[in-house]
Amino acid sequence: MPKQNTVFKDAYNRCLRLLVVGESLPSEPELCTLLGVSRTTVRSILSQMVEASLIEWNKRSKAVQRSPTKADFFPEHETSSLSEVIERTFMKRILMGGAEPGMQINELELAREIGVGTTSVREFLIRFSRFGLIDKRPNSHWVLKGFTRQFAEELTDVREMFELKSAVAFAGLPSDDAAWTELESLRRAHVEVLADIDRRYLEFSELDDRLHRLIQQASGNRFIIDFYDIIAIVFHYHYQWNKANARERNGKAILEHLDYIEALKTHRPEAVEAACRRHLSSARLSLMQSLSPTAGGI
Amino acid sequence: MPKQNTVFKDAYNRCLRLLVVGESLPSEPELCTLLGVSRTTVRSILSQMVEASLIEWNKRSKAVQRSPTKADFFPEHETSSLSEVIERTFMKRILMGGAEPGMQINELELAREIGVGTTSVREFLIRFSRFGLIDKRPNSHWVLKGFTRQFAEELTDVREMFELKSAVAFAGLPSDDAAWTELESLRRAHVEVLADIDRRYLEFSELDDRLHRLIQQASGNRFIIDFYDIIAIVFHYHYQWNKANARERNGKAILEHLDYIEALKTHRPEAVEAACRRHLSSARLSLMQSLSPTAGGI
DNA sequence: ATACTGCATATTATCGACAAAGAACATCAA
DNA sequence: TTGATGTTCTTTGTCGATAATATGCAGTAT
Repeated sequence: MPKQNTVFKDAYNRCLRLLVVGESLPSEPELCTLLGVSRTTVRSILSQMVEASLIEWNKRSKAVQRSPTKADFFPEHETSSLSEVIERTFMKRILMGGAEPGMQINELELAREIGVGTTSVREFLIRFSRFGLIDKRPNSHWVLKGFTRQFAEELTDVREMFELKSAVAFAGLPSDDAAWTELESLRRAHVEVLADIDRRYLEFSELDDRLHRLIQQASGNRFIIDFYDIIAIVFHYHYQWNKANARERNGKAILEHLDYIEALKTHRPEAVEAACRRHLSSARLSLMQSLSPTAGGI
Repeated sequence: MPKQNTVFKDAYNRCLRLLVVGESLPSEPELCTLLGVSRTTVRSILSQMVEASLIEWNKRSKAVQRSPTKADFFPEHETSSLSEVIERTFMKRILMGGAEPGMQINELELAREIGVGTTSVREFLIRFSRFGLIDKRPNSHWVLKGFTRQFAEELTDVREMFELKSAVAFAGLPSDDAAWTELESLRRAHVEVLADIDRRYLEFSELDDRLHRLIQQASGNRFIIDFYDIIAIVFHYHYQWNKANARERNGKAILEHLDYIEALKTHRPEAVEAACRRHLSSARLSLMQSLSPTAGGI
């Protein structure tokens, strides 16, 4: 099958949530912006909804006939794009399965294992190679460098360099910059989660991602901003499968974030730098501790 | 044609230079390491050389019959891999041709223009995207961000951060590290070129690449080392088509390099930092001046 | 025993093909 | 006249196929 229609299915599911019995759906172009897809896809969705007797569609009128039931939704796993599937499978293998440094990676084998064509796997590996975890031997296999302590150190070294620069730049933003309001709403979100930390500690990952991205943004430097993708993916998958002490770790980190945010608000470079250093070295320590003490792989 | 046999042709050409009439070529495995290809390719080469009456081949004996003539070589342009061809064509387009920021890039069109399949172009664009000059809109085109002053500034900002760190690390290398001997031989090469600068100023690019790579290496950080690829490709293509004041610029840069090298040899961080800063800000200035003063494109 | 050759097999790089998704243009309704 | 719809065309994402290249194994010469 030349192309999975995951864009269609995902948009269809999201469109189901817009249905309100008695009302009519908006115009096609409006649905396009709402769902973030092209008109072609919107029209496929509408046709499908007619088939399912969810709406009656006649030119401009798209009258909703009934509320969607659970059965109307496409199963979740059919809505993620091929590259997402490949990424998940691959990360699982190299972060969990015994993936020793030096191991060879075989495009064909990987493709067969995941059940996709080689092209998709190849493209994924090329994209993934910028994360510094694999190396290509042209005309031959890929070599896994492994998620080692060494890797974590190199990663966090650069991270600290970049984030210090970004944080200082952030502190220097004019007071009317939109980033400040975003920072304030993030601060509130932190406080909310902290108030119910025992039950909501898992929400920290998302806060972490949002805060750090917001800060990198202030650097105005695409290389710094892009580098954060590496941090994000590593932390995302690593902590997804490594939840030891998560409650404690996240609670501590939220407090550090709040300090960090306060420091930013002072606009004082020295204060920002100090708070930034504190948080980052604490993050580094957690990461290091979660890696097996001496061995290479995770 | 599923695969260009450029590996074969390139290795064949290089193998031609190993022929000495009267002698025998080494064993197959030895040729493999010598040429950097697999035994299969080596054996294809040997067969071809038999066809061309260049050698007589019988098991272990590969007696050279005659010296190769110009006509024995494959034309140079058939020896570069597809991705090299695509890279050159593409860089030419975006660094020379009127490539305004915001322009759309079309895989199919690019593929037709270069005369290759879409897959190769796609893979190239994915690999190239890490250089921060293009952005992908999934399910749609790529967007050219353009080789603008803004880009050059972001690039050199990170470069300076990284190289300062690397240079200081270099200064701290133990005296018996192999890097010091490499540095000394590089120094001599600089002096040699400088002595005949009027005729050899074009050799500076290679010296520049070698020196900076050697220094980044000392950081021991894959992200820093990999980042230099971006610098290298940008400088390589940019100055290849922009030779204004090259003699003067390169002469000056060689002197700065010599200072820089001396500073490294002192092992004193402050001296290194000062020389590094001097050279990098001078390099930044040259790059900026070679870009059109205000406009976006090159 | 070691290292090379001969042969068979596996993997990569590249292409063309095709459904899904996007984009362009003509037509039509308010 | 503006904006939505109907229609058509183009491009992307993915696959399978195939030559080029690499790799593994068995036999053979030193």
